[in-house]
Amino acid sequence: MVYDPQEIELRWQKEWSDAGVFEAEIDESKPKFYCLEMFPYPSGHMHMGHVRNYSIGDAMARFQRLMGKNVLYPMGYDSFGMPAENAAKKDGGHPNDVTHSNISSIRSDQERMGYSYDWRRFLATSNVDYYRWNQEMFLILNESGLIERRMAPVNWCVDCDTVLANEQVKNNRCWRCGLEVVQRDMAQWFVRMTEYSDELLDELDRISFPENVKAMQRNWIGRSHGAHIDFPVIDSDSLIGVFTTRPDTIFGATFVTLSPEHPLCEELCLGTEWEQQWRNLRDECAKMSEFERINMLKEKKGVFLGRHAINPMNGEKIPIYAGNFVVASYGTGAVMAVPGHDQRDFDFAKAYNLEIRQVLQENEELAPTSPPVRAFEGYGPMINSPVEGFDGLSGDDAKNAVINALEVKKHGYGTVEYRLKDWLLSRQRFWGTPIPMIHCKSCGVVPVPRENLPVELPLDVVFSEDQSGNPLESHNSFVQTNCPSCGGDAKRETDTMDTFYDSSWYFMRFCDAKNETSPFNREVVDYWMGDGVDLYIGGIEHAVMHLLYARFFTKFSRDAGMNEVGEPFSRLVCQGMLNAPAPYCVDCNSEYHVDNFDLDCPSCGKPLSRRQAKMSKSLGNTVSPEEMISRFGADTVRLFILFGANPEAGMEWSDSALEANHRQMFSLIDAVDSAVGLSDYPSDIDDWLMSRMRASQEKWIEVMSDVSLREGVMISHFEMLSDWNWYLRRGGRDRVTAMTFLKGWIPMLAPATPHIAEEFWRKVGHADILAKLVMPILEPNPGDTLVLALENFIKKIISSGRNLRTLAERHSDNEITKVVIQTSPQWKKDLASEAIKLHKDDFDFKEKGQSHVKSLEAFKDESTRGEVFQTWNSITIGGKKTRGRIHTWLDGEREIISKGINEAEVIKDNSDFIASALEVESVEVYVAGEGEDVGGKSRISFPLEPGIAFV
RNA sequence: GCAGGGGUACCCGAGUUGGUCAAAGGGGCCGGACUUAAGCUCCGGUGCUUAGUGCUUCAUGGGUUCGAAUCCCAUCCCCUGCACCA
Repeated sequence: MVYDPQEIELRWQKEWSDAGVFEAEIDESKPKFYCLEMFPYPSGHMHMGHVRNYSIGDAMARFQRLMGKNVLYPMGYDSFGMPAENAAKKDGGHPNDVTHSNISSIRSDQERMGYSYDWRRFLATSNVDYYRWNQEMFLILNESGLIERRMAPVNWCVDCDTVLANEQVKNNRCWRCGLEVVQRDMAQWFVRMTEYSDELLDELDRISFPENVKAMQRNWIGRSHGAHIDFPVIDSDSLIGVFTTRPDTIFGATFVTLSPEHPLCEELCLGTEWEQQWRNLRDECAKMSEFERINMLKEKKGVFLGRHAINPMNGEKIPIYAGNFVVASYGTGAVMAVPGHDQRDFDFAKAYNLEIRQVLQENEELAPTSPPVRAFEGYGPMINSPVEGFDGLSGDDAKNAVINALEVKKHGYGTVEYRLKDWLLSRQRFWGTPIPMIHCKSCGVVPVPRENLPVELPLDVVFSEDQSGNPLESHNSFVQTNCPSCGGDAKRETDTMDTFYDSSWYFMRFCDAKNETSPFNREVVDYWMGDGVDLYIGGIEHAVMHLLYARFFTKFSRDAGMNEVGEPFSRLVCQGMLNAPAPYCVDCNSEYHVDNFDLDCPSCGKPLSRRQAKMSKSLGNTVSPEEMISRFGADTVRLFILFGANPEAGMEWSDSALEANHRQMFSLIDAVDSAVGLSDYPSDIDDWLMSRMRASQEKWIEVMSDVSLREGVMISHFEMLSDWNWYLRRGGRDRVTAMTFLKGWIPMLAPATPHIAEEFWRKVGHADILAKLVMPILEPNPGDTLVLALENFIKKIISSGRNLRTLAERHSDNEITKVVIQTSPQWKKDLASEAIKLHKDDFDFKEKGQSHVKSLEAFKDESTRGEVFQTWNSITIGGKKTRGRIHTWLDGEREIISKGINEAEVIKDNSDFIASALEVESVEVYVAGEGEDVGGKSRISFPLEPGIAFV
């Protein structure tokens, strides 16, 4: 067969599409399987990361169809967002145009790969038929009390001219452009996601996410249990509320520290001699760069604010400081400082000469008099408590005792704090979903009534480079409207939504993508989303934000009665990184652009070596999918991607491996070619091939079900091919056997290489499309283990024979022409079957083996007694490093022995093959003792391990 | 610093409920068959040693065990995330 992947692949893609084989509808008679990939932002072309993501998903979708599942496998685009807006600005167009041309380009790339999407469910979040449901969801959120508008200091990126969410700020820099972020106070829209903090955290224990994702989410939610304690300020009505996880150290608090941004700071020191240094500290902290911050971490800095507070537990007067290490946004932005038991407070106290007091005992031996050199941060019994009833308590008892006392005195209470913040939803950008709210002078903020949705983005906006701010603000016909409640003049909200909002429920919309009356129908979503999306595949970069928002959305919509399920994704697979070689300097520990291959390090001048680095534009080590497809075809690229590494592992790009996978395609084609056109010619090896096929299929289904695609491909595209070649080599050439084998094998080729599999399927005479097939699951045959074991026996003889032959050549003066095989004598086999019988009943060979062998018939002959004993031992006990054979024989091997199968006969039946494999003219075989003991090998002969001599 | 994941032969990579493990599979390399030749395909070899034995190997050093790549302890190194979170 001539292999022209370009022709074959396009042809089958058209057939699939014409037949609509991937279109899924609800079918209660089948188990459903919802296979989903994180939908892409349409940025021009598909890159290799996409190829990997979708090749994994498509293989699983196709596999599950073969397994008879009703598979939902949709694709759409997360098409709102800044790149389109920026591109429009640059070229003076509209983001809508840019977006649509990008979508059609990436879609055609995906189609060229042959992914089996149900394209009828296509959606793009920037299309009004999607985002109008964003607005509807927003109204529902609002009605559920989960929307809030409040002033907030926001992270502002001057360059991108936008607000950034906390999680879009990395080390005080914009995640997109890297510019330093500044703070600005604005009225903002929030989604009160923190209402669900506990459920989002607790349910992590029950869902099948990778450990690192769970860890990141736990970390992000950051729940900690502790106490809120109010410290009254002396000569003031103000209270300093602090949050602590260590109320058991309350008596060790020797000062209070506020974050420099804390509103109380100014109040306390205003107009005093302390004011200026506080202002200095605050300003310094506000504009610290990432680099400075990291250095600052080492040095605790602070200023006294000139005032004191009262420790409510012991009435003690303690100074109030502002400190650079207190985080304004966590807890209350104020801490009680316990230098004896917190290292940061300890460092601070050392620097400012404050009292360090130990109120927990570290261990009994340690003399409490010696001045401490560090804080003891562990738990221990309370000591030195100035109030009765606390000394001696430790851990949770101590904490609870303090919390109880605080609650009695009404100076505090036990509480829980979270690191998770409400979701800042609003963006001052054009290319997003307009927030459906109206500002009326008399009625305030009024939601847009449902019947007036959608609030559409105007298409008559012209973008240009020098433009700043949100073009919606200056678009009069958009802004000017009437108040829905009083009818008076009003203005539309011009903020749009964070694009993470769009991707927070798209998986439910996919279930019912064409619904024109609601975001989705409940029954439809309950069917497809039952137990969540069955397999969700995407990048680790969405571990926190997207996945957390999506989990939140599913819970909120569940509570709003829209769906049953509370966790959207039951199994998450995060595909590993794609790496490719890049120039690397060992000394500087840095990677350079591929232009520097074989040059010297640009910074230190030493010769560059190379190493694998994440594929990236900046290193230039990317590989173009289009180029690879045009050279090798989609099937080869898919095979390489799936066989190169398991989905979650990192993967190295290798041109030679890709070429090798392409050659593998030729091997497969050759194999199928050799199978068609055979005639009826049954032989003994037919059974073996059938047994192998059954075993392979069983194993394949097992590993594929577990998304171990690499192992699956190894079976379907490598092992089964080797089996076929072995079959041919062993003289197999039966038409019926070959056809049965192909019928079982070809479907297994489809998940990874669907086009060539279809081609094969048609070639062996099936008129129907393979993609429609539900694969018949083969029942294992009771004789399989024996058949496989017998063939294995031959293989082992050949492999040890080959090894021995090279050794024999050194010892032989003459040309080797013959192999003499002496199989195990009957008495050894008898010992072996005896041991197998005993082993089945858990006989204790160590304890009773010796006395047992002495009772056996074979032991009676004194001349062979020693040999019998030795054989018995190697069967049952084994030597120092090897266990007795009884433990290592496989089921089939035990069967050969206990059924008394004649090894010599088996070898004789295959002697031609053995002779050719061992490159000898003839094979002589007999049971040891029944012929000449050539080379003294009869002693070595053992059940299943005959003595082999070359002469 | 904290958390998660790792370190396996020339390279990638499987194997981690202890024995069937000198360790799957692939790449590369070497050799053979086929072919006029190339390509493609097929077969074999790829730690050292040896008529089937023995030795040294799974980051390093200890330990448990009759027996460890696999279990325990310590150390070193790499990746990823969070980072003064009270």
